[in-house]
Amino acid sequence: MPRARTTFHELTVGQVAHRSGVAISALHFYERQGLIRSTRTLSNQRRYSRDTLRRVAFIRASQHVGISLAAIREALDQLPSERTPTPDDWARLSASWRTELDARIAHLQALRDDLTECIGCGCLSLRSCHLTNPRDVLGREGPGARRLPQG
Amino acid sequence: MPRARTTFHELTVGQVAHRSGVAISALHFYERQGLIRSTRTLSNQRRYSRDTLRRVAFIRASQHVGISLAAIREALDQLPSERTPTPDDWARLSASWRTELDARIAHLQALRDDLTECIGCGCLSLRSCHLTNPRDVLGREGPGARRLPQG
DNA sequence: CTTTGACCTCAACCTCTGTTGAGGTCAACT
DNA sequence: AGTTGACCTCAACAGAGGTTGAGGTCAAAG
Repeated sequence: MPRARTTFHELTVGQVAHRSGVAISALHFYERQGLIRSTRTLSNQRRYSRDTLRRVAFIRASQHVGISLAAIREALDQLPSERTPTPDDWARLSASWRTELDARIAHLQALRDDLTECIGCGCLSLRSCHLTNPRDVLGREGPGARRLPQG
Repeated sequence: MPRARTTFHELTVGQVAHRSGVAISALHFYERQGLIRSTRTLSNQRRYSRDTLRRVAFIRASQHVGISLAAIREALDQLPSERTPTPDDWARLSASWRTELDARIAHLQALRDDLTECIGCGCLSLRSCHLTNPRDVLGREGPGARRLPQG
């Protein structure tokens, strides 16, 4: 059984897939989309630096709350590309994400409360109700394919 | 300019589209998917009962927090089909939805807190971290197209 | 009676987030 | 030398959630 050789700081695509729980095809896809990067060996195999695990975890966590890959890429683009991100870099990133998450939480809470109040009381078909026009955001959705809330 | 005639309790597809802020094509689509229903006039035009506005509002609100149409349809299937849903019917529905929303809110809050703690401290690449394996739900995502959290 | 606008159907297309498969390379082990 | 397993590329397909367009019907207004 051939073993992939990696230096201490490099991971093969299989290793990243295994440790992150993400399929290899998804990692290839993320790379095509510019969310992660790799170097290549002489025989053209991908090698990832260890902070890729962190990026992938960040991607999955963000996706999990309904943020698009495009938005995630924009966030990740704030990380320095010339050097390995420091804990500080990540902290800044997570701080900006926190704002986003706070907004989403607030939105969900408002929705939950509206739902309980509004649906029960019968106002759901009226334009004044938050549910029929919540935060000016529902119902504005223009043409184009349906999108999940991007913040 | 021809005006669509409707009885007091019936709405044309254009009226529903206008009042709900949803495109006509989307209403057709929802109907194909079994989320709303219509009767037909003699000339084959759709007519919607007024509670359709409520259904559509419910659909959009639910979608907006990332719930799939399939899950929404299941929820709506709990409403009586033989009669117009009463406020009580809606209240029951919203109560069950509230549980779902509570869970999502809790999840988001956990994620937000993990993100702030975890990314900053550098544990993000470790398997013990909630973010890399949050609530046993991230990283388990099997094969198949990526899905948003369906609760 | 023609025009206009709202409606109908059906098929094709779109984006997003990937997966699957065919065909090929490379290094290690037997 | 042959086999094995991990890796590579590229193209095609999947499923969710719709939109767009072609071609046609119907009823009211001019």
